[in-house]
Amino acid sequence: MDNWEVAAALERMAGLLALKGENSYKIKAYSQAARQIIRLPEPLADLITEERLEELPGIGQALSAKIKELVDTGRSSFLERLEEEISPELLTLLSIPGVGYKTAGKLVQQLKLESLEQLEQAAQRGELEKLPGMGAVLQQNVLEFFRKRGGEPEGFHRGVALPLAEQLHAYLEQLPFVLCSSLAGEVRRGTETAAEVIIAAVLQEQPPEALAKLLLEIPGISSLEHTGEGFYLETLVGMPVRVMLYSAVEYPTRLVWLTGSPEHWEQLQEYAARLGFQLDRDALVKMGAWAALETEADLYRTLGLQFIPPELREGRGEIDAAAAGKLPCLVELSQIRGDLHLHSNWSDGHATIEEMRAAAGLRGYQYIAITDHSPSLKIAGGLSPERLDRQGELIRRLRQDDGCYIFTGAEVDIHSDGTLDLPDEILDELELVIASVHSNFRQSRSEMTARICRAMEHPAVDVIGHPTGRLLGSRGAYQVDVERLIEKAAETGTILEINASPQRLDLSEKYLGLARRKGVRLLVNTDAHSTATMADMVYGVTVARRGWLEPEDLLNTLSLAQLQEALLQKRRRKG
DNA sequence: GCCGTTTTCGGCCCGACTGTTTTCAGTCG
Repeated sequence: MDNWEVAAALERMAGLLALKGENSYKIKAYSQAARQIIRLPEPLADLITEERLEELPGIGQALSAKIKELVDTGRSSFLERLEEEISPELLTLLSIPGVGYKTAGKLVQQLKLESLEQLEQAAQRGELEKLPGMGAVLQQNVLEFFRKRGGEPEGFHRGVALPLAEQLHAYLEQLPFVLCSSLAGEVRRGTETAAEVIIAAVLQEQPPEALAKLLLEIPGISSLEHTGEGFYLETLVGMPVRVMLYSAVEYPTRLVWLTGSPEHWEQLQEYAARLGFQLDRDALVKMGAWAALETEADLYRTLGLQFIPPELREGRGEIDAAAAGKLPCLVELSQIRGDLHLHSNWSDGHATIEEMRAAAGLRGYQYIAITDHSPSLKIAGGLSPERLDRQGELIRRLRQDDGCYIFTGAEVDIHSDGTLDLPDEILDELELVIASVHSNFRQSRSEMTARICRAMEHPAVDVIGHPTGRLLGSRGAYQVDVERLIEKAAETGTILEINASPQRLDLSEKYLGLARRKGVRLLVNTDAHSTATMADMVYGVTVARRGWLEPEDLLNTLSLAQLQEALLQKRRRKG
């Protein structure tokens, strides 16, 4: 079982313990262990064989035993017991604004909740505000939460969905009797969240039962159910998986249908019909004759279309573009030459600057920027001007070694009034300044918009970090006029960040078209706090691809010299 | 649950904010 799965299981334990009303420090211990594991640069299995697990801070006897069970067997008797006591769907409570571990625990205990529905009903009956320590605001938050959800299933963000999908897909690929297979559905299209993992496969003369037996042996798969077209799997991390089995003949059309989106499929059917084809899930037919298709690419080619990358299949004009041969040449991960939003252990990162640079080298980067927090973010150990100076000296010294170039920088807080958290003379000396909002999220839309616009006017500000502040599944964006921010960015030459952290994906894809049309420069950054999370770059690139971006649209596809020149120009223009 | 002792129990990154209180607990970065 991989690190991320163990971390997800521990996070689930923390949540369930909270709902049980357990001691908050115990809960924190589980949650901290999970976060510790996510940023671990090596597999837990290695730590276990070398008996180094308990050397990790925050992991003692009890946690190490649970982690060992997870890694060795892919299951956890402790987690299974918890899930019997407390319905896992109640974990959703923790996503309600203003509801933390304590309040969630109190709600479950005092209302004796067994389902989310019961909570919604209790809120509608006005029972919440009568509970001790709770009031009308909380009740309103709960009602609002259910109204927004509209009964839609909560999606899993790509940090969970993609590793799970890739792991299962890789497993299928190496089985001798699996002729071909592919990810499908939302995970393949790269949507921000996905409700389930879908994999399509073709088996060679093998009864599905043989596959079912093997799937059940994979650690992390807790149950399997036969469905009409394949299997439905439940996983330890809670994300459902569908494995769909098709014949080789129907596979190409099935894969396009299964990948979606529904809008893309529908438009493709209409387009095919205009050419005299009938496109169905199991075949492409013209005048009674089946088109011979071996792959998905054959299908698009037969229809006279360029191959449409899954990320573009949203029914947003991709079919017309493909017919005209005008699909964008989408940016690829391999074209990214550096990561310009990284934290080190000088603030709340977990690796040294040297370690971050070494990890960047392994990724083939030419440059990175160390952008630690500014003083007012106390919990993150924000850097005082003096420490920032010392950090700059170290970075300049490190530059004398080989390895990728390190930009000096900072992620400076934008105060409520739009002023910055470091003095001008300090900011002027830094090579890359990211300005971000980390406090007072509840300003009005006009205040927040003015606040960020003012920061953009500052001559030293190069980039606005995670421009809307959202955290997928746990916190919505702050109230802000993003269209106005984009205009202001164009006006001032400020770069907007596409934060690649799977919890953020901020800016989101929906704004990228506008940003591109306005000529705003964009940057994909991971905001990594460890060497391991530098790998999040792939999620940001997917966002860029879904936003139809080409390599030239992203500054961090430039060579070091080009990037330095671009930053210099920007400062001249502003200064 | 972890940790580090003034070693077997008591504290646990800090501080602003806010909603529920009437002096403070919980949330959020």
